[in-house]
Amino acid sequence: MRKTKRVTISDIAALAGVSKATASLVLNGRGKELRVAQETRERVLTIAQQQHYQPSIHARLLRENRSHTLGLVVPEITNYGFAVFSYELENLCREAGLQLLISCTDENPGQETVVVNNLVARQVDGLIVASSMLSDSDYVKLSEQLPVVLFDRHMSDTRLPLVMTDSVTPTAELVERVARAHPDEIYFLGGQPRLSPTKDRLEGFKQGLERAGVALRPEWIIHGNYHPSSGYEMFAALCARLGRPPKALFTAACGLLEGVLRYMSQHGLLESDIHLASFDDHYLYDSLSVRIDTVQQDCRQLAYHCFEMLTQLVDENDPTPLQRHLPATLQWRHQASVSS
Amino acid sequence: MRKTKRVTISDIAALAGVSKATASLVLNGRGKELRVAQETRERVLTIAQQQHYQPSIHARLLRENRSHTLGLVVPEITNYGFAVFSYELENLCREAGLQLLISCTDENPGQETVVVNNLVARQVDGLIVASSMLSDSDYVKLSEQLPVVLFDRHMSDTRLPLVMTDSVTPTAELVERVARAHPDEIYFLGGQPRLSPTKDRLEGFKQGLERAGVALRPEWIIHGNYHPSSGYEMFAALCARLGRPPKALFTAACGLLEGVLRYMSQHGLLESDIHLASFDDHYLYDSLSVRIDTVQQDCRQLAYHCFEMLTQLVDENDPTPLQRHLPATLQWRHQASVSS
DNA sequence: CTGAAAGCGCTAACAC
DNA sequence: GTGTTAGCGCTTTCAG
Repeated sequence: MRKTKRVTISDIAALAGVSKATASLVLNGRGKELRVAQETRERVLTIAQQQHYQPSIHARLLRENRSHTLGLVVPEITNYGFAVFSYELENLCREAGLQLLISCTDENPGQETVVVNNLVARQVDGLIVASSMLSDSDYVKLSEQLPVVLFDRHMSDTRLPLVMTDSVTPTAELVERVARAHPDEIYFLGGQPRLSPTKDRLEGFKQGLERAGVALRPEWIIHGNYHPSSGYEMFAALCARLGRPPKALFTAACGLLEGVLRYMSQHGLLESDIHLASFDDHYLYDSLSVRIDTVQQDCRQLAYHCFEMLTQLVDENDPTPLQRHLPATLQWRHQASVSS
Repeated sequence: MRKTKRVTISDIAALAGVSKATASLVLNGRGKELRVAQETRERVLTIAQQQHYQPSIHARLLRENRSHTLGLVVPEITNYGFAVFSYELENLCREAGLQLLISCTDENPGQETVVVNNLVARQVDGLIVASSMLSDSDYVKLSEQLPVVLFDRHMSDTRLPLVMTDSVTPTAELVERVARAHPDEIYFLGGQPRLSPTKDRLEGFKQGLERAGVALRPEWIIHGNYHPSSGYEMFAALCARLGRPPKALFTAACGLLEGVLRYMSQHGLLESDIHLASFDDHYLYDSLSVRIDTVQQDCRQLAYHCFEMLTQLVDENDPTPLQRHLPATLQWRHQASVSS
């Protein structure tokens, strides 16, 4: 099985008694306006059918200089937000006749370089990246070769195309409310302090405190990385230091919250009255015993804008604006207030 | 920008003053044993470097008849289990120099056909599929063209290569314990009754009751489909019928449980003492107020076996066995018992 | 209306 | 040691 020689356009041309050129025209539906005899067309078509002719995509792609393929680079596909994003993006691609190539970096810049090179070697037509890099320089260089759209994270003052959820404002709003309830103690657990999500959410955190009239204490701010284990450890250390869980806590990403929740469940803290807040939502949060207020991103819109912008760039148009900040939604679970 | 003509092997051959053939040998590292002069080799290599030579993958793939690409078809990448599976599989592929193409079907056989055709048109070297089809006939036919490995679900008595978590046994064990605690009332919420996961888990459910000495009541078994909304509706209808939530419930998949939990949270049922059990685990279940006993699949092993089997088939070997059933783990959350 | 031929970029026989 | 050449399967002028 499957040793069968590929049936090529020459084969069906021969069988139909026409030339490759004619066959090609017919098979690409351009037979009509290009004056191929009705009868010839039908003959070619039915023969192609019978022989289960499938054009070689590689031959075709070799001619055009496109792969009809887009690359997506995310830290973790197992992260619910990125999964939803990927799902939406894949649908958009499919509808547009593009194939999406998804690669994960594990938040590891080294691996990110590897997978990006991979995708470039595969000649993707464009790239959408949630980068774990500290600098955009690799992508600036890469942008000379092919269109690159960054999303979810940005490097300082990058001028590359970018799609982000605006996180400062909603974080500030969220934190303000929490801080009003717990003016004496509210902690911030962040990821890598130099990555933009952490920075922006910290900025929002500070603004929120300010608006609530709460003076920031330096020890409230704790940094780790985006792995759940880091969230676990930061929270464990914090509990150890305080001799009890903190009264209120904001985690800058759902991975961190995952670690915190794991610690809490292992230590019987799930019924405690710690006030949790976080960036990123998850459908299961509705069912948790601890109530968690969150900032929810609109992954669908995120995907839509990334796609739209990238395809524009691939087609050599200039989408505007080149950097887009989308609004987020707050999910209040602590009281029966308006879930805006 | 990016209008720059591609630099080909002819270019660098010309620049190095050698023939394409020599350049090709050198660039593929076969220069050494094939007696290309050390000096020539270096010259070619440095020129290639300077020119940022990148071989055209399409040209290469046109020659070999391989795409170095595997296709993965899953119902939903946003489903945590499939996300973990995809993640593991992608790693295995990357390490093997393969590119993974992921497509989602939304549990929709029509869309499944579309995405599979897509992948076949892309000339994937092999296909891994969690199918929503009722019959394996499409895949039996497809297997004549390229290797196909089914996973997670199987069609009745299919002889195609298959990797599954053994679900009957662990489900029976799980249900037995639940049934001993609630011999008078234990419901089964399933997906499409004709899909194998539903059937197997129902079989396990029945065996569990039997072992517990509980007589099955037909009204305990309720079927819908795998969408969370279906879980929601089945559960809502059940509550309406009973005038209260059921005492014990087993859901056949995590999507269904998602719907049930949504209903429960919306109706203030999360603190009720309903005994929940389900197939498929999620890390957040540890943090729920309702305790849920689950059957946890080993996605990593699942991915490993699919990959190993498929690559064997691609290389025209005969992996054995051709159908593999992997063990599951029970996660008890109702009491401090051994979490096996 | 249809065919011949060139060429996309690469590799592998086979010469020299 | 290195060059010549053919051919992977397709599309697209350009001639009939």
